[in-house]
Amino acid sequence: MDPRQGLRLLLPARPVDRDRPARPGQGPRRPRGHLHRGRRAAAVRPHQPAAVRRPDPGLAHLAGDDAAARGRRAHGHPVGGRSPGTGAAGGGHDRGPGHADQHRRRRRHHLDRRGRAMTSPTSGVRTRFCPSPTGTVHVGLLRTALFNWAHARHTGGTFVVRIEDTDAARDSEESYRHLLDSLRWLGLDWDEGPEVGGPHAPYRQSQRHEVYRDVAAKLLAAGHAYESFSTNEEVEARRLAAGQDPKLGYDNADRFLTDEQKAAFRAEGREPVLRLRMPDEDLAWTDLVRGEVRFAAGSVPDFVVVRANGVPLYPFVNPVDDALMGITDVLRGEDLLPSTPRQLALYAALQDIGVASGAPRFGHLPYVTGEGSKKLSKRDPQSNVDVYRQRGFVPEGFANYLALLGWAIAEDRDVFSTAELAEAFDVTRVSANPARFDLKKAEAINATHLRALPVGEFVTRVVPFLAGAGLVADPPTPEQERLLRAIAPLVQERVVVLSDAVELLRFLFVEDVEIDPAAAAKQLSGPEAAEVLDAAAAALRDLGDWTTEAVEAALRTALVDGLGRKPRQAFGPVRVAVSGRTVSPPLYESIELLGRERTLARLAAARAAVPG
RNA sequence: GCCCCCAUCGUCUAGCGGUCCAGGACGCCGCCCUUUCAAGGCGGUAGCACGGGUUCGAACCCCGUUGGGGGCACCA
Repeated sequence: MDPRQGLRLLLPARPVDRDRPARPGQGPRRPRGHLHRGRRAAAVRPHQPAAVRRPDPGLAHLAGDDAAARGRRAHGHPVGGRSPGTGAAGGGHDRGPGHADQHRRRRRHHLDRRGRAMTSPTSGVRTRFCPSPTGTVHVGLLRTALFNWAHARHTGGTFVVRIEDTDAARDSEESYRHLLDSLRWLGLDWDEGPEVGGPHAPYRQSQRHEVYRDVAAKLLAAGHAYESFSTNEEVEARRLAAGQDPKLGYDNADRFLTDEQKAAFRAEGREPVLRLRMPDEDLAWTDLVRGEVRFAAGSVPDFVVVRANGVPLYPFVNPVDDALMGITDVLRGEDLLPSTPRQLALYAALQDIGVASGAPRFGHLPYVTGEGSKKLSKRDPQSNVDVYRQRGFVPEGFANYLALLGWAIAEDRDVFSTAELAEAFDVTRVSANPARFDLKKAEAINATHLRALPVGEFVTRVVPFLAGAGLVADPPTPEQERLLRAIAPLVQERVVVLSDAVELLRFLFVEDVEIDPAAAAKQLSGPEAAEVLDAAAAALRDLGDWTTEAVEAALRTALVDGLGRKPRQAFGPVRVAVSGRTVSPPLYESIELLGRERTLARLAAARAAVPG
């Protein structure tokens, strides 16, 4: 029952894919989206088994619980029949209003009952995240991973990670590790994939080279693929000769070459590429996030599946692996949407030769854009997940914000945990609009999560940042630990990212503070300041009870009552003297924790620095 | 050029024919609290791109326009 086992044959290979995450950019355009949404909601319910899956041996998807819905949806689905080509031609006419209502409420139909061969626990849903380990991890990529993970978790399905490392020139072991590390940091775990294994191993395409050749051979033998000898120049010349735009691409001219013709080409020394024969019907599918999407018959030319040198290409390898791994739901970046008709055609062919049991459902996620309407390119520093991590975004907060890029948990709420995301996530409710990455909002969400952390946890997370700045040991000494526990609650609500704590706490972990020039100019410039510092020092020098309360009382008495200063004028100089900055944790507490010795020393140092 | 996607406050969104003179959040602006900064509380600013339909009724359905974006490789 596992057709895939049979496929492991030879095949050079190296291609592969990577579903690009949604990237940046774009804007608005024509009306109509709304209906799609309604339609989509009615037609596509996430957890349903993939539409139509026919014979399916090993792939456990399908089986759903709602046969009726399935049949209904089948129309809109690709690869319904066995006719090799065909997407769901003609689909579209289904779903009446009634169905809509009926399917509208979100419930989760876990299609359990399947069980067999699958590893997936409670439902047949199998999602995958298949990045290429090149360079940095893009926020859009991580968002794609998050949604795939959430969809799998929400439906009780299986989340698969597959590494598409077939580009030796760009891939690196370092990025591979970094990628996995980033996923784990975000809090995503996978059921099958690298370092975890699984029934469909290996999960790194660089180790799956042999798998593709057999599939290509079968496709050729079954007539779904054919040898094509045309060069690009020849194709262009033919199009021009026919008065057509050369940009239309390949003209399917080699579809019916005779053996003699092929032999003649070979005699010339030409080696053919393998092209997939596209069906003559429209290719359409009901996108999980966009509703029906349709490409007219003939608008997509036969595409190359295997190069002349035997190397299979991404558009071929990616779907093949998805089929072999039983992927039922493909959530990927919007940029891959135009290639979906080709995948649908390929799936139909794969199904015909027994490699696939039906096409998966597709959900094309909107782009994540940067400032302006420009796309958030991998080159844009803002797209690099590492910078957020390094600044001290906490995974809970970052995941929360990422989820907000195209999805909403409720009308009046936007702060939630990753677990709550999994609990409530519904792909069909993902917006089709591109979403701009708003740093301010990301920070606000992060700050909220930071404040919600238990104090001890906050300390644990902030230590690496303080240690990195050389302020505390890692782990902290008992005394440092004591200070941190005491001051943490006060800084926790004053930071947006963990690294903010460094400057806020520096004064507490150094012997002498370096006074910020600007702060000094503002608070330590005149005779009033000198007067305040002297009075403060006098009041604290012999203070009996060195507690926050006692410190406050002493300073108020001396400065406010004694000197008649307004609180603002009274405490400003003291704050700068003690912390070196105009912004600091609450003064009295800070002084208590700093201790009498250092406090008095700083007051004296600041006094000496006051000009005049 | 061809194909496809998208279109509600500055930003992310809710909205699935009437309950919307459109709700939330971030941002921004006030006020309160206050030893700074935050946090918190209160209040405010700001939006259905346009034009036709359909309908008793449209932000929601249809068509078009305009405006964004993406894809058109023997790259992934």
